[in-house]
Amino acid sequence: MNTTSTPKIKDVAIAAGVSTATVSRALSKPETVAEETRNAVLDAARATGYRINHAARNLRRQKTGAIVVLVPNLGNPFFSEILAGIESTLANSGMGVLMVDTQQSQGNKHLFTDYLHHSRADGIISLDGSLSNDLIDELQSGAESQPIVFACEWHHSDIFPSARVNNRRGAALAIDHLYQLGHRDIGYVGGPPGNVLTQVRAEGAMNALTELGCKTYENWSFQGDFSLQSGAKVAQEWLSMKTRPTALFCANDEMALGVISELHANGLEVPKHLSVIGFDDIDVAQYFLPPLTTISQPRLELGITAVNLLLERLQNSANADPHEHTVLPVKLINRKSTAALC
Amino acid sequence: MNTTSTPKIKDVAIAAGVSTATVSRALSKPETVAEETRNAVLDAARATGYRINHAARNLRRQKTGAIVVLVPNLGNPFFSEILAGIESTLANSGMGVLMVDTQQSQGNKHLFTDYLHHSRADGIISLDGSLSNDLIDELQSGAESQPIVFACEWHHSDIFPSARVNNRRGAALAIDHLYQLGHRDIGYVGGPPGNVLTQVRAEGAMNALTELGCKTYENWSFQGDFSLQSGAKVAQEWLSMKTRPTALFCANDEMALGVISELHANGLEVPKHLSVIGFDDIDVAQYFLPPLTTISQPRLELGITAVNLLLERLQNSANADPHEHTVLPVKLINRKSTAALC
DNA sequence: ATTGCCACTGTAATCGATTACATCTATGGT
DNA sequence: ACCATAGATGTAATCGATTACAGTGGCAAT
Repeated sequence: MNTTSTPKIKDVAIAAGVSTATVSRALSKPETVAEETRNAVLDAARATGYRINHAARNLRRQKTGAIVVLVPNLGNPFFSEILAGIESTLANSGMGVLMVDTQQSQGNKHLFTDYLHHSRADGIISLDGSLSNDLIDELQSGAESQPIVFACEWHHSDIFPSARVNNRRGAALAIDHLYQLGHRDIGYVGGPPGNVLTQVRAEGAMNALTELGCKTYENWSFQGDFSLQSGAKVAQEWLSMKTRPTALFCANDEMALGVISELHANGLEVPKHLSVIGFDDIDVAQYFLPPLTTISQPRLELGITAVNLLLERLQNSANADPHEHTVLPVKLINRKSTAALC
Repeated sequence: MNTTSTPKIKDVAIAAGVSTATVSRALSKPETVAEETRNAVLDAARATGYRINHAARNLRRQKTGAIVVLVPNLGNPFFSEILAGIESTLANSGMGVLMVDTQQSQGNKHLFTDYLHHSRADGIISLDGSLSNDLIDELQSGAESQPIVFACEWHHSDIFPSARVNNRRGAALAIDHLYQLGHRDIGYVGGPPGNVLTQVRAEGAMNALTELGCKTYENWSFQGDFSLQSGAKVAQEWLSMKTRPTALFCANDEMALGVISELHANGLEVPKHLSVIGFDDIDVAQYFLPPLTTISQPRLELGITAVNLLLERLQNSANADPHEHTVLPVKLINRKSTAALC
């Protein structure tokens, strides 16, 4: 035994009086070695303080035991909770989670694609639906091809498995809720125009509106970027309009909070002067003043489901449905930021 | 060239008409090969679509090109922004970020220590000061020893380098602010009792209070857990007291928001009936109603600094000061949740 | 011409674990 | 008694890149 460096499999083999092959087997396929031998190996491993060298194992096994998670914006609390679901599930199966903030990395394209390459990770979970087509092509094409699943968002082409929520239904729920309260003039606040969620939630909202016979005006569709700040900007726009919607459906909670905050700063109150409903049900929503009415989605489950989809696909790469979408339910949380029109 | 599998360094060597050694050198130490050769190799690498195999490199070089970040709670927006700073800095130096949620993992001790072991990562950044002593011992002791730096929080023993903020000063700033507004009866809301930040901010606050000649009562020191919910619980306690403080200094923003929210739900207003000041300046603080007065700390910089401390220590493991602490400044952000006593 | 040095490139050992294949032993069937 | 078979273990090739060491050729100094 060598005290200056970490023990290797050979040291364990010597200590246990067996070959390295046996040690390896005892450790990773216990059922294939005799019980007596197995115990001797296990004892020796404990005694020497042996820890596996992942680089060596990975090289030999041709896999990494880690997956990368693409996050559009790490600072956003919405994502970090999905991340928590992903991390805990993956940790349970002994896998590592490599994080990449796609906003930061887009500039550094070279490094970025490097991450996604085989030898860094066995697969990808993307919370970002706006990956460039180049990148998607690369991930699909022959040698570079990698298992990838989306969570929450999904790629425009929608050719990859994903865990998501019924966004159209969520939007319809929101609109219905406002309609029931008597609102007929309802605006929509979206995120970046390219974003799938912006689009799908807009569609859901517009469908519901036309079904209910409400008019929709082009300039009642506001454009934000999912940030608090952009919500505040939307509020400014709203304030400067002559004919205004009496209610606003925001594509996420943060923008909704931004709207409410800015309105308040200008002497108006929610829901008295404007009803506001959000989407996501982030933690702070229920503690905000007024508590935010919103559409909740099960963030933890989204993360967990995405991991399971990916693991499934890693195990039997052959017979996995390539277009599997798991759609989780959505729920209206009725709080105090919406009220009957008077 | 083999179309069915990813190209290896040998394929590039053949394509460029040189040896694998030269390819390796051209790629990782360009200055050591002749320009002509280098270009040939680079072209060949491009042509074959070569990507390095990290497992092989890691095995040979005996390092992993990744570091692990220990996060107490991924769901907490405060941490995720520090994480963003860490990720972007590390990505720039081509390193990967392995994330571990310590709350989830503590149960699974075995997996947990496995992560921290050499062959998974070259070093550790911990945002969690409450690592068990066992673990700390293990990380310090001979063969297992790993470079580790703390960010924000730090270990009780304080024997590792860290990037942090002047918490005592932050607390004093908060207390001074309340004092200036006329408050003499000031309470403190801390996080979990074992947490360093809870303790140091309490000390800072208590020192400031006694210096200013304010009385401190045991039961004016409330115990939360940094969550919104715990803030709401503290508000309940406050409501049920006969003699109450007129102002509350909360050890983080979320608890402050929880307090304000719960008070409001009970018909009381901040700052009219109680002044509340927080700590951290999370994004939502300035949009809350009322906008939260708080002590801001530079989260992104904390992350960046921690990475730099770690990288420094990875490069010259010998002559690095083992107890280096970088202390960043803190700032009072005066908004609307505190007001003069009337 | 000889020597020494420098710049460059190639050969082959190496990192540590896994696993295909070979070997050996014991067991049961005939 | 003999063979087939299964179970247990050992031997050695293997994963792919890096790098110590050993050339090789060219040029300048002597």
